[in-house]
Amino acid sequence: MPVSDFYARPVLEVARDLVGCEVSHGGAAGIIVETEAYHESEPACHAFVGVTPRTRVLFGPPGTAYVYRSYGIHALLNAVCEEEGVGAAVLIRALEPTAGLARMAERRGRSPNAPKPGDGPGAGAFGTGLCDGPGKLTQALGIGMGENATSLLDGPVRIAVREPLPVVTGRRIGITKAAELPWRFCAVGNPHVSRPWPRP
DNA sequence: GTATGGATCTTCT
DNA sequence: GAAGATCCATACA
Repeated sequence: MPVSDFYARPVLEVARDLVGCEVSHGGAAGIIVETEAYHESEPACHAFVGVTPRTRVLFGPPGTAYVYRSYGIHALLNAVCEEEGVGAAVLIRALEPTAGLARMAERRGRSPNAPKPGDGPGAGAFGTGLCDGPGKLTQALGIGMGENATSLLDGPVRIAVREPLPVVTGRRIGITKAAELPWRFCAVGNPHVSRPWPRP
């Protein structure tokens, strides 16, 4: 399957298959371990309101990066999916750092191996705390609004398609609308996810 | 360990 | 002018 067709599929499939792929930008890279799917048919998606100057990227060609600022502080990275004209995207929520950890730590302004509360036995992996959140990973990779609407195939931000990892599904995080949809995908047993798991 | 509030900016009403 | 797909420090139990 051509890489360009990878994103031209139902957003739930792409969200699942992106877990295990590698994102790289700004001299750093990491494996995707957590994603969330968003689709114009449900109100939590920015595309729900239709095409606006802001959301037109979501309706654009699949394989495009949609970057937006959340709470005035954090940039969040999405991969546009489905056919052009359909508003859908996958939010990248967490990475397992694989390259450029020193750059990440520098941009994040903290130790590359800072432990986080709740880390269990098995969770002492190098790099936890650097990319375990949607706002954190963009900061660690140096991604900002300047990367909005750029291609994930040949633009500054690249996603290398890899063999998908086993995932578990659950509810999305931090939203108030359509929060009950099980559209979050986490790599099984990975310590780099943003939260261990939502309660049932 | 859980709870709360502040930082700070783009977009739409 | 208000809301929002967040993170972190701080306060309290």
